[in-house]
Amino acid sequence: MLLRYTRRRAGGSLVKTVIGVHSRTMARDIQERIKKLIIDRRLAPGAPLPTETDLMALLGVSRNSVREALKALQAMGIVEIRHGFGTYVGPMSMAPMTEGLAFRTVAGHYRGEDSLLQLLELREAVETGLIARLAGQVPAADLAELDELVARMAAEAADGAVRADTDRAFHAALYRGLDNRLLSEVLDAFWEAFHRVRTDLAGLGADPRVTHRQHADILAAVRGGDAQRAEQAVRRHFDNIRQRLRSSGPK
Amino acid sequence: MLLRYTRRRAGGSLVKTVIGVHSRTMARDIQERIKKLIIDRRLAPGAPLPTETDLMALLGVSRNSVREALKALQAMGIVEIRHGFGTYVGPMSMAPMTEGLAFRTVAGHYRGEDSLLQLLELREAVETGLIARLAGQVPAADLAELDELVARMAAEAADGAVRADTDRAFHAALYRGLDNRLLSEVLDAFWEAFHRVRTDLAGLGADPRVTHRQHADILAAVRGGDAQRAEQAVRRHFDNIRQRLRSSGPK
DNA sequence: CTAGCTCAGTTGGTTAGAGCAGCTGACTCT
DNA sequence: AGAGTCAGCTGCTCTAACCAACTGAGCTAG
Repeated sequence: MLLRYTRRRAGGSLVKTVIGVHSRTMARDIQERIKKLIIDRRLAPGAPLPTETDLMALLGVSRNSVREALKALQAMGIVEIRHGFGTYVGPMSMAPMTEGLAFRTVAGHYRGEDSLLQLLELREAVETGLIARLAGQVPAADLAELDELVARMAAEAADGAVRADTDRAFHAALYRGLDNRLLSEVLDAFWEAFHRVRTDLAGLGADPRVTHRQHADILAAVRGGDAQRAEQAVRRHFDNIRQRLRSSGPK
Repeated sequence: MLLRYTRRRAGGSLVKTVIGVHSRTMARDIQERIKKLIIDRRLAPGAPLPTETDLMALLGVSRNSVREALKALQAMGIVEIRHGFGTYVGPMSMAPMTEGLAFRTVAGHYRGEDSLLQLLELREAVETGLIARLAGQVPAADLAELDELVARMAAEAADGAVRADTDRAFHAALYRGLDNRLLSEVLDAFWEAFHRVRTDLAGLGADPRVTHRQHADILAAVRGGDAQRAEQAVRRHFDNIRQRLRSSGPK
């Protein structure tokens, strides 16, 4: 693959040059080969991978190259490395996405973008879009769990602040009804990225009683099968968070 | 952080051991420090980072460790490395997520899971959830672009097959109206992951005329401001893809 | 017999130094 | 001026050695 670009000479004239984009780097190749190995051998998450020494022999490259490839795969959650123990197929969770999103948001924030708000609005767009289909469709078991979580919020609100875990569990339990594990993981990743960045940058601080009441509203609407009311309740919830974000403000 | 687990002794009795989960690895530390460097210096995507040699001196670690950290950051899209030129702040796009999702899906598929279907249903859930809010709200400029894309689909359908790019551009232009760059990127990442895995595993093959007509339906409904019809049109579109998936089948 | 310790062996982590490979910018030649 | 050359950056790969974490089996004391 070739790429064309111009550069300025000393005289001031422009010259076109063709440069290779290559990227045909060893570590990159090795990554692909290890991925292929996982697929070809049908290795499940948790299954052991060859040792670094074995991989050197198997792939015919040096230890450094093997390690660089493994580090990259580790960053993607594809492998898991345990010192003194071995290398294993990773959990393939959405954790790396959370990581990437969080960093992107923090970096953007410090450069003056409203990236945190954008992340919140991503969540709002997706969750309000999904809630309507959930109204009246939530399994009884999940409703019971949601009841318990709302009760816990009430108790925690009385103590001063709703725990982050409780909020997270509520959102997780709510969308579990859509019966798509991948979707649940993605939503949870969004939640965690937002939460991490928010506590890092803006400090927390919503009125816990408002938080409790809004979750109770969402649950009631969903249980009642009223799609429109459910959507409004979710939107109000996000409005509340947004307002808190704006007031604690661009710092 | 400590983790407890059991192991079986030769004699058959069980022993509890406490092992450190550590992960207090050098490369991991360095990753954090480089991230911090990007944030502290407010470096924008494309900005140059210190050379490997500079980083060695700056962080007081060996070259290998610096490189392993950079490889990991590269895998997350946080830095971009160009051989013989330098290291730069990466685009922070959703490309790594696409990569991870695609691999996860392929690996799951070969292990007998219906991961590709799950990915499709993730897209379906999110897109059908969003489309209602779009009905009647798409800017005129986007509508014009969508018209052109549908026309192009018609032309391509006559030639035998709708190009993947065209389909992708349609979905991108459609949700652009939600005015959230992050959301657009996420949806595009889902699209690309699905498309990559699908062509790899199942081969393509939808009836191009059906594809064209369904996109035209979606556009018409959105233009007409009919939220319910728009949602149905999107759902039908995904139903079609799902059917094709099932027929080309679990192989 | 059991609980607990020790230690050799395996596996990943880190460092160092050398040489290879790609790109730039200035210099030189025509 | 335009085109080719090359010194000097930058990242890439390899080798070799040693450090650090964990396992499993054997040993010791009770």
